[in-house]
Amino acid sequence: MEILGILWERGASTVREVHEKLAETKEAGYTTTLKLMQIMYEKGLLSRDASSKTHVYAAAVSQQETQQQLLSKMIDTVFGGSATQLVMQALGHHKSSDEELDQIRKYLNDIEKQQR
Amino acid sequence: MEILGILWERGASTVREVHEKLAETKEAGYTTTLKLMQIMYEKGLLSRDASSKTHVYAAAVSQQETQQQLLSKMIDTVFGGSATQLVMQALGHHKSSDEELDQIRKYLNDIEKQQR
DNA sequence: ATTTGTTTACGAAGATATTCGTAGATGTTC
DNA sequence: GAACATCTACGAATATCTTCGTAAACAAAT
Repeated sequence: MEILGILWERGASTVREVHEKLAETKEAGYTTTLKLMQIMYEKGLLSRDASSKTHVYAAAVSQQETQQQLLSKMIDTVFGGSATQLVMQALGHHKSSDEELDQIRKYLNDIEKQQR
Repeated sequence: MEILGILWERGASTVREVHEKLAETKEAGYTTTLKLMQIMYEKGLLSRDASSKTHVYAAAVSQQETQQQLLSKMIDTVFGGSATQLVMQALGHHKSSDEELDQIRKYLNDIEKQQR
């Protein structure tokens, strides 16, 4: 997930670039990162351009869809299927700024409108 | 997680009871459920009363705390640290009733008040 | 008390995840 | 082009997960 996050943020990148970024928070050898990205490529999570010697990798799954999938799974397994429960839990324990709260309010209104 | 969910809902239960419940959605042998619960016990996720032959297990971690931990991890790894992002994503793709939306609005107001 | 059924304990087989060393290929520099 | 650095590919070691089969312990029923 962290690798995907880096690629979503940076766009297409080399193993070296991803590894450097990763090394800021994680402790891992270069070949470990390489192997991981190769496996992710085999699994279809990443795409790569191997035209030059140094391969360039990119995320092959969209951020939205991936977040959605993991979220759905978590709602089902951890929150007994209630998205509302998850939302309130998230709001309760991770402080958001007033701006963010407003942003969410706006979003709520949009949803309600759309549902009609 | 499903086992924990069942124990949170039912309260202390035997392996047999958990297994029956689990079997409604999952395909698994009885000893598989047993082993899993034993491992979870070893890891401190469950407690058990072994005074009678048929052991009685209970969740040893609270629902709140567990949900919180998993949520925090997901916010960090999947949503780049933004709880707001997760909330909006959850609201967008998992339809909630108007009542639930209102409930969330109320909750938002409470939070804002509390922050002052 | 012997049979029958339920439960736990043990261990093992296979699958997957995690990490990295080494070798060979490919560039780069002097 | 020889020496050096970088990158990929391969494979292997270890750990962890996942699933059960089997045996022993125990209880209930005949």
